Amino acid sequence: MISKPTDAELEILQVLWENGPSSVRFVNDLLGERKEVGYTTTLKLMQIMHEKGLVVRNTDARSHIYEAAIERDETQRNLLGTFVDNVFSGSAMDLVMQALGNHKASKDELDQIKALIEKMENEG
Amino acid sequence: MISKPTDAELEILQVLWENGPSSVRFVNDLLGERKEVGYTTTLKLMQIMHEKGLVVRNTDARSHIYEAAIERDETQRNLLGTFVDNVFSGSAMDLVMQALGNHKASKDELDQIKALIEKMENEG
DNA sequence: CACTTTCTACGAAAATAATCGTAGAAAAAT
DNA sequence: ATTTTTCTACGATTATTTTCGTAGAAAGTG
Repeated sequence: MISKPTDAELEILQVLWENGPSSVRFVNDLLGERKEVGYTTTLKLMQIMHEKGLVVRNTDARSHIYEAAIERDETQRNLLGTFVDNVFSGSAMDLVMQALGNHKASKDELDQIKALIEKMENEG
Repeated sequence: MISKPTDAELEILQVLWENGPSSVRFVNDLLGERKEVGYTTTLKLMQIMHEKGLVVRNTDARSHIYEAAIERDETQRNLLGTFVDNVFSGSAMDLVMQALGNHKASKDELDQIKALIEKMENEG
């Protein structure tokens, strides 16, 4: 069983998911745009993630290339599950209502949701 | 500014939100139904939460009575915000779609959501 | 009145997460 | 060829969160 990524690990995973296989340098530069992070901090984190099996890496070149080893969707689903449990006492609907009510959604977004709801109604 | 509750603190807050003002004993008993927790562990946590301002307490009786000092809705909203940022790169709609798609919703729940969407469409 | 249980307070330890410094090898630059 | 930059590895430190042990006061019990 693969352990859940921590917050810092998640930031790195986001970069890998969005940019594909990347070097530590590349990841660190991207993170650095939003906040100060030491290079070795990022390196260490990515090494730990490798030990945990959260990423795989290619060590052929001197600069190792890391790649996410877990899927974005599935990870989001897992984290969402425990989040709903912790914060919304397990009620996914409470969360949806809160997220919707909280958010200024565009017409397109609302249409998307309506389409999904209709699909669910027809199936279920 | 009141700090964000940690996971363990959140578990305690859930109890307080759902049951109203409670003693440490009561909270600990409830938590104990789901997992082993030492009494002094819960006590210490609640004392810390008091220092942080997450709860208020009445110390008239020997057994102190604790009460949530932050609102459930607002807390959920705050936590949801950072969660969306961390896990869904800030896209609340991605989260909603994921949560909806993931969950077997009843007709009532779907109706509720549709009503909310229509309300949003009319207002926005 | 002894004896046991139930509290709080407090400090410290254990567990987890995040940050960083240094060393040494490899590559690049001058 | 020497110097500078760029990398990995590794250990140590710091910060945060969680857990627990002990002491002593208060309340309950026989």
